[in-house]
Amino acid sequence: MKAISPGRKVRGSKTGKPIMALLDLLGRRMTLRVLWELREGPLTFRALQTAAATNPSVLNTRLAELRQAGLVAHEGEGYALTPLGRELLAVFLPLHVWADRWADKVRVEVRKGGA
Amino acid sequence: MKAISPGRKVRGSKTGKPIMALLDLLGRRMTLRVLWELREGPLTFRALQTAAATNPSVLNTRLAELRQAGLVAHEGEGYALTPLGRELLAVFLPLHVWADRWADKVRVEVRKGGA
DNA sequence: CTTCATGCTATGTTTTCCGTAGCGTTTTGT
DNA sequence: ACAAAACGCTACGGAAAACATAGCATGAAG
Repeated sequence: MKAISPGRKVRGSKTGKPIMALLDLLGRRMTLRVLWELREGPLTFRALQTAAATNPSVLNTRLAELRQAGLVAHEGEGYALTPLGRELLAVFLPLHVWADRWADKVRVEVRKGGA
Repeated sequence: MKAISPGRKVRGSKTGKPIMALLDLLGRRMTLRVLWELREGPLTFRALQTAAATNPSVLNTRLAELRQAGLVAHEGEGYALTPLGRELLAVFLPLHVWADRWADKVRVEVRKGGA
């Protein structure tokens, strides 16, 4: 397993700068989604699989990466965000609201330009 | 080309909820990176390719998606964030700072637990 | 009219992801 | 006690995405 952590070589960047490592991690399928699905509390492996609508192999890969990155941990109640993970997610929470406004905007744009 | 826009079917979610469409879009390789590289101003296709350390085919795919999503536009000076794109990026700007703190934290965690 | 930069396509290889089946273990129910 | 269910997770084959490189068409500049 190629661990993702700051300072290590990263897809698309040899510098290993933290921001690049982070963008690399977050740019993998289901990473953002998993963090998102954990926003309200811990989930079991299988619940997470259902919530994120993915398969065990990808999920397991992502969880391994997220655990190594210190963003997710596996305790008694299942998988949960670490304090660090909660910090990161906090940055994304505004996205929920923004996404709805985006939806309206883009619909409008499409109508203006489209058929 | 499978356009990404809110309300459409999305990888990993049939609901088409805006947030899911957004997470899908952002969870593709180089999407976040491209937005990030455009944070300081417009770049030409080739400059962007260099900055993001990617290849023309992926870059072109991402740019098409980002344009359809109304986040990036192609004008005289090259590719640039739209107002909407700048809004979205604004959400991510704190990541830069956060990533550095993350780097320190994770290094410490690794040292504590590791060899 | 050559040279250069631009935006982009084409092609083949490698990597990643997907979908399903299933294993070993622990909990739950009877 | 024992079957049934849920748990975390692995294996594997096929599909899709990404990577790397080459090259083309256009337009501006020398």
